[in-house]
Amino acid sequence: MDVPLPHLDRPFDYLVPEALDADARPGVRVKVRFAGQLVDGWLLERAESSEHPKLAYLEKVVSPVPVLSPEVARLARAVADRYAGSLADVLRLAVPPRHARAEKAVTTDTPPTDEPAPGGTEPDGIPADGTEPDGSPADGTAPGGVPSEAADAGARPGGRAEVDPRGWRDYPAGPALLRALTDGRPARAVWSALPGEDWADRYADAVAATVAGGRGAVVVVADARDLDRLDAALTAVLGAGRHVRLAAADGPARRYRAFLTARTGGVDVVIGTRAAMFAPVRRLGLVAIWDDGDDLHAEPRAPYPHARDVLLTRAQLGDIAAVVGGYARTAEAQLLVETGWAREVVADRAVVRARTPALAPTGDDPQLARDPGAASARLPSLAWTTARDALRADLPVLVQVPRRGYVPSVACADCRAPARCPHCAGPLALPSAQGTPACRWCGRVAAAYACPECGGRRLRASVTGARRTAEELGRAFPGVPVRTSGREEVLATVPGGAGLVIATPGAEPVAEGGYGAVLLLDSWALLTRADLRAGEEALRRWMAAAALARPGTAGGRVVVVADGALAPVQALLRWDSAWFAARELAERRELGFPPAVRMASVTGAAEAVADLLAGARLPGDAEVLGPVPADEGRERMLVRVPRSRAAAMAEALHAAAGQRSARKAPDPVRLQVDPLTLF
DNA sequence: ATAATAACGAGA
DNA sequence: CTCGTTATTATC
Repeated sequence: MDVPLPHLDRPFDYLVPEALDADARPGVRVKVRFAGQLVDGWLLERAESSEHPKLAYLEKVVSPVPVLSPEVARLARAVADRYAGSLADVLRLAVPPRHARAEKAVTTDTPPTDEPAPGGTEPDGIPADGTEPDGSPADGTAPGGVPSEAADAGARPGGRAEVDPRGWRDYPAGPALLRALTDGRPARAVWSALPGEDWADRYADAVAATVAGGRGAVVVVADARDLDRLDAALTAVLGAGRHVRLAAADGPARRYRAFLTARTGGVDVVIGTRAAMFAPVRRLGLVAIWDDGDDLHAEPRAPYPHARDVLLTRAQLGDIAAVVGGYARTAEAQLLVETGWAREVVADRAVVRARTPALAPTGDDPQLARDPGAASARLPSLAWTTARDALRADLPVLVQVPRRGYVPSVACADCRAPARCPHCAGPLALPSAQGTPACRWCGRVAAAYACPECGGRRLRASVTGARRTAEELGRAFPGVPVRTSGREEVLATVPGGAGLVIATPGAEPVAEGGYGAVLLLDSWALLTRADLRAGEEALRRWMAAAALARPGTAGGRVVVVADGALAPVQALLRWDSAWFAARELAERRELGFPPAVRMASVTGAAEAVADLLAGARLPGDAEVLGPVPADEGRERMLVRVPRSRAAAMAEALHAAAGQRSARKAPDPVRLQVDPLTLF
């Protein structure tokens, strides 16, 4: 039933009229009369009999195309359960809105089939309670790691094409991973890409290996630029027409068309942004995600599932291989490694050293900024000389600056301590260039601000946007072409010669032959954010930019304007995000934060939040934290349970939301399991 | 949303 | 004790 009310999150039985019998197959969209009105719904299964005494008739089959495959239906239920949400909400994300014309175009050729996966036990292979895809196998469930070379040798079933591991040879476990994919074994890998790695080519290889074994694949990336890159790499490896791209940004018609092409078995490979995480693929053998730390992978619509978790759930449910890859490793990926659910695929240290650019920190000391040659208040001298040398060698230079407005707060112009509201300690912001600073939390104007650290009375914007940086640098290096890549216009590539490229994180173009220098500016703005993931996020962004530099042996240099003693900076300098992720995860264990525990946030009007929590039969060891003020007068409570109680907590919260909606409680409450931000 | 149903209270 | 009204609850 396509209604968002949590208390109606269960199947309802209807009679099928003779006329609709042929079309009324599992997976089709239907219309039924429900509580007196026509509502949309999904036909989940046909049955001979019903417990319910008086049944109504199905009103209409919207389209005979069974757009919801059994595998995706099962996945959607599991995702709804994990996120304390309703099946209907998940299905809205999983199946794109129908587009009649696209449907006509696609379904004239091939009807959809629901062949069981080879060797699998569709559709009843649901693992018994106890295994969490993203962690702790509760009992002694065998982890699906990457098989070792030895165990793998000669164990391949009959004469399948072997795929050249190409760049995967740089990682000791790489070739075995590809063989496992070809053999249809459910290998699980956490991949740390080398600097300079062409990740799209590696994913294309992994997909090709899977396809060579007769299975399909789903690959999810964060944004359109990454998708274009993967698209090109796959076309080069598989040829045209073997895959489709699925992204909301491509428009409703193309999206639905791609969806149907996959659903009807026209292709076995789907790549896309997070909308593709639910893509129906026949004989699915591999799910993969690139850069799982990117917050674009978190779905902003209820029940707010994360692409990584959806794909891992999918892998778990269907004995499907999974690859979680990135230049930087998230705490969540680290948990997969530490629980043994996945094996890490990393290069040897010697190879890492050979590929890494020369990395150096430089203090963001205002004194350095007065370097007369720099001609810019923001460029420390090491950064300036590094850029100058690269330009002299006719190599491009990348400058990464935080997105404007990313941290719209202001800081003391003298000591750079973040300016905080004297009343509530909230962050101050400048409404306009000349305006007086005001608190973003309580709205009070701080007219006579004095820095509590140093007594300074002058304020400065904490982050300058890419455009202003471009202007400043253009003056510092006259005669050098300056390009910008950011929100409005994202460049995919830049030519190899001398030139400055100013980019915001995530929009860094790839340079032909690699950058001679990469400057990471304003890093303190990233690191001083009051966010659990600030360090992880800073490292992720730095590594993504630094990975575009040439190796140190070929003259590539990276300067990060930050204190070299800080852990994220250390991790960058050593190119060791596994170390940082392990440290991060250990810290979260200590503090009791995800992913070491499972958390849920309950947001809404204070009474509504209290009402929901009062009605929730939470597991005994659940802790309730808060309240924390949220925006617009609402408040937020956090519920924390050990990972082994995650399912029980989600169930209890969903049930409590159901009780509230059943008695038509007025104020809505938002439930979020493992929300991206906790504060 | 809406209809069936349970709960309640006033007047006979 | 019954009728009319109002809260409650299920909705195939």
